[in-house]
Amino acid sequence: MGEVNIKKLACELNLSAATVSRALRDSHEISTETKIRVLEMAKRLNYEPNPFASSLRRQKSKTIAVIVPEIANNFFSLAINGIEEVARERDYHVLIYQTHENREIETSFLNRLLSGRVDGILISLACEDVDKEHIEKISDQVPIVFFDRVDDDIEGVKITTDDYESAYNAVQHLIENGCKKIGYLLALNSLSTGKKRLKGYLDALKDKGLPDDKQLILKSSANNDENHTLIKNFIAEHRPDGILSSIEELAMPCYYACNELGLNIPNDLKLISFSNLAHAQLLNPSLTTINQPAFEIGVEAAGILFKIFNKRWYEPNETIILKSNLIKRESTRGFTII
Amino acid sequence: MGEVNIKKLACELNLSAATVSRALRDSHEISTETKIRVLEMAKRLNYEPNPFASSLRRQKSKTIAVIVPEIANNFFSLAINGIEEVARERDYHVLIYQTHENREIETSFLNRLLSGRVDGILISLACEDVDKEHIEKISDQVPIVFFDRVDDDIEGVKITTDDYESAYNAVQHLIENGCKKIGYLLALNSLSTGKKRLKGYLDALKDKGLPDDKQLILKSSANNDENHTLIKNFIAEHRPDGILSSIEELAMPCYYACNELGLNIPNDLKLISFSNLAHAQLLNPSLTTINQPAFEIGVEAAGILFKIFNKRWYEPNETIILKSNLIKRESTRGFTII
DNA sequence: GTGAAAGCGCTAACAC
DNA sequence: GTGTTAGCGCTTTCAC
Repeated sequence: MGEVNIKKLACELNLSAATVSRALRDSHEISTETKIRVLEMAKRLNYEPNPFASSLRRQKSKTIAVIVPEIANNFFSLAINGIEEVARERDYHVLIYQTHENREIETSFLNRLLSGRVDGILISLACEDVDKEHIEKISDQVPIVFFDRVDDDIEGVKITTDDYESAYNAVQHLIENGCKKIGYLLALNSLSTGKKRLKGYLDALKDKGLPDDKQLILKSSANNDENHTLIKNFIAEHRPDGILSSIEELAMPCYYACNELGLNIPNDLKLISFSNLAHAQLLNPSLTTINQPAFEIGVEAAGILFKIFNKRWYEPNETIILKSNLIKRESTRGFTII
Repeated sequence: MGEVNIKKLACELNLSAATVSRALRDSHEISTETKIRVLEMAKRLNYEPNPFASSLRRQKSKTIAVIVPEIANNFFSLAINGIEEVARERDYHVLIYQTHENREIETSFLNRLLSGRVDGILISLACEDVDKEHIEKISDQVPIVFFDRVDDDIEGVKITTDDYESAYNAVQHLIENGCKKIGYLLALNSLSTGKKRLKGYLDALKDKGLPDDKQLILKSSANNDENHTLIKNFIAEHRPDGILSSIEELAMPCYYACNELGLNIPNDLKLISFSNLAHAQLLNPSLTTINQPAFEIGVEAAGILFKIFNKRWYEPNETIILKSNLIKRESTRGFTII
């Protein structure tokens, strides 16, 4: 309901709407003098251009969409932070959608975004099996950049972290600190992200000569309460001396489970997790983490989307890999001789 | 770039665009038969209405804006989660903006939103002094609901928590557990939210007969690194035996500071903080928190905004207060006789 | 129950 | 350097 529109502005200045429009967009055709007059009047009347009229006419929205599984998540909220900052620099708007890991919701969002509402989409996929065809059809119509939760079977630009290496190094770290029976808390296994983490775990075991016992891989549930019980039973039954958790949400229940089972971290069980917890340092014991550069991923993903907008991106199927950080803390401390 | 528009749809069906439009919006003027035909064809052609044309014509956007200081924050990300869920139910879109506590950025966002881009705004204010006049002028033009970080001097609908009572009870809890010299880590003090927390602290001290030493109130900096030093020096110099932190961001440095100073929490210093940390339980020691119902605040705030849209809200200056939860943990445990 | 026509506010092609 | 005009895709009178 901006009261004042370009016509009124033009009228007030004894100019045509076209001239005002051009002046506002700093067109080279307009004299500096006129530009100044227009800008001043615009400011004086609190003129705000109607974005819908503009978008309708120009077929672009100055808006991008971010689709993530959850907003209230240390990783995603940081990534969104990065995205928002980049968008703000360019005067772009950011629409947020969360899928709650539900593929139907995700698909419905994507479909709605085919309307031209956004100039591009940044997406971190839900866990359920993805409809490759459908997503590729969408990415033909609107630029998409995938980040973190990606699927290599889908064509597209992707920003990930070094999931394989991170998991591999994590297991190696556990082994170096004395672990012989290392469990894996499995998540995201329908996505490349999860598959690579799992493969890193398995390969590290193999390379270090440890058996890869399928029993030691716990497939998590979508329900977090359930996971607590699952994990507790898993630890009680198999008594791993080390655990790599593929997501933060599965590491926390380990603390509770160990408490309940009377097990000591790290003495009875060493724990390491992919995590962006800001204060892993303050946990009891402090948690060894694989810290993903979440903010940077957001910045990078958004940056590439803008490059695509500006036709400065020529690699429609490139994957950019940022390095995660293994931060060693108490939860994986090796046995010390007393 | 939706390839197919209402005209093509109409053409395909041998109908006029007007009829199709009406059918799609389920107008009572249209026969059921026609509606079904239209809907089917729309689905078959993957028709997605152009939101800008519609918004331009109808003067509404089906979009709301959320303005917060930071996205990557346990409280705000949960609140946004709540907002997003409500918006999704109503097929509304959510634009996200973060101010980084900067008033100029906040003002600039608000001004840009005067364009009609959004039907309403949910805002949690930045800390710096607010321009009452300006914000009220904006809220005359577009509905605004304030949440959590509010300023009572500004007219408007507000959703907050019981900040005064929460702080009061927190201090009482500290006193009951033996504290005699209670410090306060001050933040948000330019906002009602912060003022009420401070007043709760002061009143509790007074009511319990403890002196209110101005020295024991530490005004935090905007810079978090600085806060670490500030807090460490504060604790070293004044040696409080209890601390109430008005925001989570100031409580964490207390842990680090105490470690560095060789002080034990809770024996040397009891700590309690406003916080929405999911795993306060797992900190070392576990942190006693005042837990705000962040998700519910988001739901409530969004709900009221939609009521305003539907003219079902008649209290332009009402404040709704949700209750926070004091969760007692190790960091405030009383002295026990050994 | 359906169609014709105008117009939301802006921009771009074309005039001059 | 500026004005005229048409039209983006949709919705809504107003006709019939």
